[in-house]
Amino acid sequence: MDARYEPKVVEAKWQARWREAAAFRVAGGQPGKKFYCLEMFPYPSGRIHMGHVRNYAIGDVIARLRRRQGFHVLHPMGWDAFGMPAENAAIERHIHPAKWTRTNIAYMRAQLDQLGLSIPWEREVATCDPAYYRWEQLLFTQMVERGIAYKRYGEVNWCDTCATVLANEQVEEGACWRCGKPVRLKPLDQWFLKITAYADELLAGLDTLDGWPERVRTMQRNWIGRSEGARIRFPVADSAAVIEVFTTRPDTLFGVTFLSIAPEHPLVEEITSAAQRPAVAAFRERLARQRAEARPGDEVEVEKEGVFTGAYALPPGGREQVPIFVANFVLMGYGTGAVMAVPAHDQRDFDFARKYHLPIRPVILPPDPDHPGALLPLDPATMTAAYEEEGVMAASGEFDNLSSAAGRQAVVRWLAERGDGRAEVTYRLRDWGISRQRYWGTPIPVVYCATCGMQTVPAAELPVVLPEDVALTGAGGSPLAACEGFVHTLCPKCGGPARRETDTFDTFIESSWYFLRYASPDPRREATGDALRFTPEELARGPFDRAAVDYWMAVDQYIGGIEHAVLHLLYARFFTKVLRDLGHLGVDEPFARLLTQGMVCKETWRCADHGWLLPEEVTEGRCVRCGVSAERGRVTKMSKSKKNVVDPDALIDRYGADTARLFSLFAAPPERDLEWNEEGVEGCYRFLGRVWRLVAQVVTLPAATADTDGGEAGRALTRRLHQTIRKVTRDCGEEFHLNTAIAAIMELANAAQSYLAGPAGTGAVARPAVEGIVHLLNPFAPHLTEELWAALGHPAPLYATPWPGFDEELAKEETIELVCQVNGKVRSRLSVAANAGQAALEAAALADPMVQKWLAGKRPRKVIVVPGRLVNVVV
RNA sequence: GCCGGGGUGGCGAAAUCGGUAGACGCAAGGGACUUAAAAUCCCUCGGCCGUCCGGCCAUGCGGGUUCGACCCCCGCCCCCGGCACCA
Repeated sequence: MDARYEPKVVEAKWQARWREAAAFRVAGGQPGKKFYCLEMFPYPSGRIHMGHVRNYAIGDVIARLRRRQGFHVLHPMGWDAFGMPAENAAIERHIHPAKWTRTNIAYMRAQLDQLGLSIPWEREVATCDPAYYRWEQLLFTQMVERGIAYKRYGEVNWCDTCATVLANEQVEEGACWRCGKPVRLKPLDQWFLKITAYADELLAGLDTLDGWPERVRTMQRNWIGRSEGARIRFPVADSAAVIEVFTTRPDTLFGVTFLSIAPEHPLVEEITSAAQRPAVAAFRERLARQRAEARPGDEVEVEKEGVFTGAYALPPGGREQVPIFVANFVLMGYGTGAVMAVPAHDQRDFDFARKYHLPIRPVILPPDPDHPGALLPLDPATMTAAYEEEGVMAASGEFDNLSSAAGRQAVVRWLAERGDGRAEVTYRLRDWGISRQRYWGTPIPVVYCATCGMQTVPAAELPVVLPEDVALTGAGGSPLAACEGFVHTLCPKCGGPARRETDTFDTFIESSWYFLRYASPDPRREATGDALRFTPEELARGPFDRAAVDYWMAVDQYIGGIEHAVLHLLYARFFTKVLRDLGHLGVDEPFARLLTQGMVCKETWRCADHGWLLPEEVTEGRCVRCGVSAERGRVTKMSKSKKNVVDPDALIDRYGADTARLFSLFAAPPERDLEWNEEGVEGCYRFLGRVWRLVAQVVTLPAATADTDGGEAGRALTRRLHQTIRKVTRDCGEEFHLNTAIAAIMELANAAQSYLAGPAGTGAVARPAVEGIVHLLNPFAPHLTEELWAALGHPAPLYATPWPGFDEELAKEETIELVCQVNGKVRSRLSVAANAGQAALEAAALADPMVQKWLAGKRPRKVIVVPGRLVNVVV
């Protein structure tokens, strides 16, 4: 073998071998254990970035390990290929989105191959293929039939920059998740998916997802925002109008002293008195103006304000009427857009009541902490804050003395009997708006006929293929609307002239089911033109081969960024449940375990005059252009704008993929942020070189001769080998402590190196140890280890060789270091036999001179013995 | 404000059914090899005191429980992320 480690040569060689051997091809349905390992598929932006490297390195280690542990492993890859950047490239550089996307995919696929990922490429998916989205269109028509997809006119989130609608999940702090520009509301006729129909199941399912990080589950719970309460009717005095409110605290009903309604509430016009009309109109106009001018990130903590409508509401139970206010803090988009105000028990209502001198009426009394069973009085005149906790009802007529919990039920029952209200559950979650006024996406398969109205495109006429010859100007509006040949069509029902829907799907739809397509590839995924029309057999079978999907699903390990905690991960869960209910698959949840990997970060440099600086623009802490000292910025996520990115191509060119993989797994645990630093990469490269030389040395040693155990040093190395196999196998098991697994392999390599440098080093012991290193390192550095495995004389490739086992007996320590404490402080350490009994440990510790010294003749009061660990003598 | 995660050497990090704090790596210092450099190899490396043996301090801060606390409990501070007038 070569004396020097040349990653370029080695990596090219093994990548070619794997390709020729179709090494990672996998069939479904075989007996035995299956493992579906999936990383979130990339958007084909042009080049991979370090975040991809880390994501796919983590997944590849898991896939390679599981494969060698005897699982049938599915570890596929594809492309989230529809989206805006392709369209923007078309507008700016006059490249067709399809061509731009295809070129990017080809380049990025080569990059992923260079990383040595163990991917069965024959299952590759590109969501912009009509063969992919034709099924999506068919599924959509099935959803329309079931009422899961529907069209509705209403206010939707609109991003001017992206010239399209956004779903609620895609608005972050009032700004577009993609471009960061402010989002405004715009009334439009749009398609929605009824995700709210699955709100309870999506919520309950979170409790079953033990393999998910708690924070992702919490984020989804918060997003769904389920709250139980009651809907209560408040008739308006001297009017036919009825204001309905939602409250989670029906037990405070008798403390209502006014109502607050949202400025946009549809009943505002109707109930406002003539005298108050100008004031209400002025208030609403001022608010509308303020909201239009508000920038994202503006302080939302505005003061509570309101205006009296001149109208009064009649609370249930014939109590005196209460005034109705229009208030700035009431949201039209939540509950009913109106709230019953209980200032004694809600801080917002309290603030409002104090400001406008409205009465405060305590109806829930707090328990007295000093006298169990007793209650504390609340005095409206002296209260400084609302009492929002639970307590005991008072001043509530027949409900007095009930606890809050019992009172809630009793009041709701009472309301329901009288027809004044009922129990209700509301959600923060809204239905998913899926229409997008963009070109590069899946056409929504619907036509509009003047005679027959809206029609979904029948299966026999699918797919509706995205036309290629469309002028992309960026002028706004759906580009497809300007494509006459596309728009004009015939009604599938009456055959008369009709117009096609010109919006396309939100691209989050494609990523909501791609993992199912991997599990059951479309046999005609290469087809084009008329060959794409559904055959009767295909329609009978449905989108998937049920056996294949049932075999592989659910994904055993999903890996990706935390940024999709609510977006993609919620949509995919929803889609899975819908497809299950449509009869296409049998699982309830798509992803059994989820690993959210941390970001790849790097230090930044900044010059007062020249802004962000590249590393090479800084020498000795100074900006190379102006010579003025540059400021070391924070360590932040790699981004082009901050000039702190590392290009994977350059990295691989210099160190090789194995080093790139190793460092991105070694520098931090997978779920935590990783700080990139060049010296650390060097360290990993040096380590791989050391392993190379270790093998080079071992292959020159005479083959194992006698059955020697190598004496003391040899047994120690063998012990370390078995301990390391045990540790690496465990660390890479369920929790994926890949960084400590690598550290353990490094320790074994250090031990092997020391052993070989020592006087007694023999091949008989060193060789198995070094082979062990090659074995254990294989998932992390697949190319290097294949080369070394071959050099060690093994003809069969390592990727197909079973993962090594370990011998508990050989892993056992002969002696341990016994820590001797006096009064809890370490005073001595002794080497004792590992199997020594408690009495022997105690005797050894007490006999130790240092222990004797610290005892200073005093009699031990107590001796604590922890077998295998320590003895603590207490005086 | 609420929820989640975190705070350990010069740096990235280890170690949590409570039992040797700092594995592994980086940086730094010293040495070997070399005409020299690179590469490689060896040694030192939390702070303070001490001649070695050793001692004291140290896991964000302050208390507590315990023979013993990075770990458990109580009260705080700071950082990161998510949500945020959700009735």
